[in-house]
Amino acid sequence: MRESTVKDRILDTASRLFYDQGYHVTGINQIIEEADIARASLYNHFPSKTDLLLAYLDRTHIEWFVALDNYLAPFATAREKLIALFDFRIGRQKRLRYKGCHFNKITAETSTDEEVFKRVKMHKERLRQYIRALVKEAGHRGLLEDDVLADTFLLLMEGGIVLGAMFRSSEDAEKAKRIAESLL
Amino acid sequence: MRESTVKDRILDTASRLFYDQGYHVTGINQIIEEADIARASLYNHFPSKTDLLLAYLDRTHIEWFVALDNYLAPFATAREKLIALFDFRIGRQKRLRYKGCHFNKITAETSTDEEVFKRVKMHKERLRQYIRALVKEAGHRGLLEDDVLADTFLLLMEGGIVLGAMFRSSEDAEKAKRIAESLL
DNA sequence: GTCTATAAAATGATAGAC
DNA sequence: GTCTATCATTTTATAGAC
Repeated sequence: MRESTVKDRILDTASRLFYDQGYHVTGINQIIEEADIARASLYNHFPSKTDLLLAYLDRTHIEWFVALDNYLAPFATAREKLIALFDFRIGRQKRLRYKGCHFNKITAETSTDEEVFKRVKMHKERLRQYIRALVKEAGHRGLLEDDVLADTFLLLMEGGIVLGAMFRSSEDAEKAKRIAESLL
Repeated sequence: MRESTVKDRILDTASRLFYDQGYHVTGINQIIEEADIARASLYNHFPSKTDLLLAYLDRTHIEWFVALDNYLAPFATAREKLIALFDFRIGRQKRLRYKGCHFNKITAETSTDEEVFKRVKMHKERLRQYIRALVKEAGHRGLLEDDVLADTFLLLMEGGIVLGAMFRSSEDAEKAKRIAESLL
């Protein structure tokens, strides 16, 4: 535990700044200053700023689904879990001050790095499958086919988060939730 | 016409780079080089890089709705226009190589500038009202209330575009269109 | 492994000639 | 209004002492 605290402090600080301010606008200088570590310590643990970015994305992906599993655990049925998934994202949206999805943010900032894209796709594809499994298990009014309904939920959800970032409000995500309920 | 070509070339080049690469990653140096103008000419027309960004957003907003009006003009009914609105965005998405919404991109890169936020909100709010007016005029199956249906369309649309940027595909926007059709 | 000091390049912006 | 030359900072990254 003790010996890894420097590396952790670097990644914690970088993650916070990458998300709050943006990746390109965050300089190595600010990271080492706020993490209170030496310049060369950063490069000892992370060969380049890009490596630090990839580590941030990897950890965010893992933590995201762990947090989701924990959040959904108390709910008994797949139907309840599906609605709770909207609440999960609305809660995060508020806590993170409407800055939106980590993976959307980095996509919007990055044009060429395939390693970044790979991680973004993996994250969203896993969410898509997660929703599909829940819809399949839930059963519903049959208004739409299973996979179409799952896609609808994903579209509504992502739309709600991205509009939330632009309006700095959860209104659209709350609407998305209500619409999802009415389709289930 | 002639005397404004320098200013136009600056804004054209900056717009292209801001969108393709990102705002913060695009330097003044690259803009003046690719626009083939002198450093001080840029600062003569635009007092700062931020002013150039705001000019880019203002022009994009105007051009966006002009292009939309032109695209929808041939369609007779509000119902057709609503579906065509999805096609409009899908067409742009493909032409712009799946880089997503200009206003989402700058939101994801900007954390503090209120002048930027103001323009983003204005753009999306106008789209929201645009859709509402069409839904009101279209009439529909009554599955959802008018404004709820309009919000659903906006959510589906934005979800489709943002997923399109992350997967570099129009699949999700196409799905959004089909779902919208089934709700109309 | 962590540190200080420094390098080489790029950043946004300005001065002053024409 | 456009130009060249230059400014002070800041950028990512490395060298070498401890």
